Amino acid sequence: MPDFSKKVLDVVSQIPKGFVLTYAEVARRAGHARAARAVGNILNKNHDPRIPCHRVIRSDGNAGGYNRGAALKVKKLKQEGAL
DNA sequence: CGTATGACGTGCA
DNA sequence: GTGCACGCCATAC
Repeated sequence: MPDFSKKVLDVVSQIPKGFVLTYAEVARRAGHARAARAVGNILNKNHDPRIPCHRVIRSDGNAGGYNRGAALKVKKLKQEGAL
């Protein structure tokens, strides 16, 4: 697994409850400030439940997508108080 | 190795 | 506020 993907998954897995990061932020932490698209791709392929990918949202406020349904993603964020 | 794809971001009409 | 076009990057084929 490339370092970038590993870093992205690592950053996302470190997101505390009730807190959300944008794809751009995650990409920046991973070392590629303009790789927001790649971040989404990695999370999309990633199927590890240990990765709270539902805490990663778009910069424009939209929750974005989710491998288990965007609606579920929003629901989880509301539950955690991040929304 | 080159093309196509996608959970993105910004700018402009 | 909404919709479209372009640019960006890693992964899949």
